[in-house]
Amino acid sequence: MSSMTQDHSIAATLRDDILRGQYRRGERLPSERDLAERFGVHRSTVRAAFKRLEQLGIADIRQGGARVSPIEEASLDVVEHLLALESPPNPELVDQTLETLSGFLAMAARLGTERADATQRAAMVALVTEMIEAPDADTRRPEIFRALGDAFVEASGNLVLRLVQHGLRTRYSDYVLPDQHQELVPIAIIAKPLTRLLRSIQSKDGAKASDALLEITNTIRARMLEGLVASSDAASLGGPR
Amino acid sequence: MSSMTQDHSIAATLRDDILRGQYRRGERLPSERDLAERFGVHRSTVRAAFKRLEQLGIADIRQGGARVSPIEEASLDVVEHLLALESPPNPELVDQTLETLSGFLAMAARLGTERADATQRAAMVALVTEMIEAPDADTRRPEIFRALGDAFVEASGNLVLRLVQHGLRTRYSDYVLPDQHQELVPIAIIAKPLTRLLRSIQSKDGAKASDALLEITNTIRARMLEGLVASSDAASLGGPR
DNA sequence: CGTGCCAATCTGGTCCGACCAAATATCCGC
DNA sequence: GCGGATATTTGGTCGGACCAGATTGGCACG
Repeated sequence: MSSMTQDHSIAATLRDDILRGQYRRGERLPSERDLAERFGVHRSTVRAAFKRLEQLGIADIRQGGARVSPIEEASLDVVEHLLALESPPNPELVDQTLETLSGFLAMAARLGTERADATQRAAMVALVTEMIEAPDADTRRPEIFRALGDAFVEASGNLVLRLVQHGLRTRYSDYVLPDQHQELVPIAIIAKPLTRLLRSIQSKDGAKASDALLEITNTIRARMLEGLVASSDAASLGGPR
Repeated sequence: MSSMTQDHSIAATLRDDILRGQYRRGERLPSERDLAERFGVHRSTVRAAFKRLEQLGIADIRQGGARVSPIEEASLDVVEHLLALESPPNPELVDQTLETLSGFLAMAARLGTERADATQRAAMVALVTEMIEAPDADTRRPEIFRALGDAFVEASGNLVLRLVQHGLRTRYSDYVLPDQHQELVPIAIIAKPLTRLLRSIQSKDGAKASDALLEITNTIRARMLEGLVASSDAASLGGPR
């Protein structure tokens, strides 16, 4: 993070300012010359940062001044940065992200289950089996889960789906899953739907696999939200550590 | 399009070259100085274009040379440009896009139906009713459909969902729906699921609304794919016009 | 002939300063 | 108070320059 180029870190600063709501939508950003002076860099460096913001869809640069774009027009990529804005991350946003990811994974499970070839199906089965049976499954669940999602998306053969997944989960484990923010969901709680998922994959029943996975992800989501709200409350009571 | 800044249009050119596969993944792009000379602009202009490519996730810029990134690591935003690469657009990609969009809309329909307040629900009902009853519904279907999608996503209150939708459908009507590429799907074909959708919305049954919408979008998708394949064949037989 | 090392070269990162055209702000006369 | 001409500001582009890290090529050694 510290070896970033200057334009990168300036872009990050401005981006976070904007996402934090420091500038209201439609409001004009300071001029390139102002910012260059403020950051103690040459104007061209600020310009490079501006290009990034524009490509992210959060700034609209035109002669006369750069303006803040409405968040709805931003790239999906901002989700990652929105999550990183606070620590622990904003529970509502985490919930929305996981809700979307859940639906998406359900879709991928359906398509992937239906379209997987023998090798891919065997890999899926192995992953789910591991999650059910491995002794350290609780700890490794996030990792296995991720691999399973990859397997579904890969088997679906849908590039668009793949890009959405990539955009949704980029480093999401860094923000959503870190140990300090909540405990892991014990496998026991999701054992039943996991078993159903396993059978559905084997019997190539996409709809059932989708349902089972949705149940799993929703369980995990509910658990996570609980944990996050708790740690958020703790943070606001005890102050940020 | 013609009033773009130079760095914008250069970025577009390079972007399309990359997406078209002109440079293999991992391959080095020409140096900024080379490209500046080739395009007849100052190096700083090429640099600005490079920043865009990097932010799009299709180029990895570092000292020693810029390299093209694997497409799976790109931003969802590239889908729009991938679709625009050919005219008519690549049928397979259109299908993947619509497949993903269908799944997301089904998700949005479920959440939106469950969470809409009275005003939002009334608006949804009005839109679906219009689609069923309006005399010129065939023509206006895409427009109404789009508004309905907006209504669902809006009512879901899920920002992440909104960003995904925005990323998936940006100008998608320009590439996927234009009259010259295929005929419209007659409303008659989707009348039944439309009616089911209407009732589901009224009875706040998210799951049923989701099912109905999925049936609708899948019907449309199949139709579109047919039309696209046909016009693709025509194009390859008769050559590009 | 292969290989390891070092220097010349190339590449991106940043800076300085300058000019243009479009957008914006300012001011003046009515 | 208001409309329009003018002055200022802002982003877009250019030319040139220097640095540090990456790459490359060649040379010497084994």
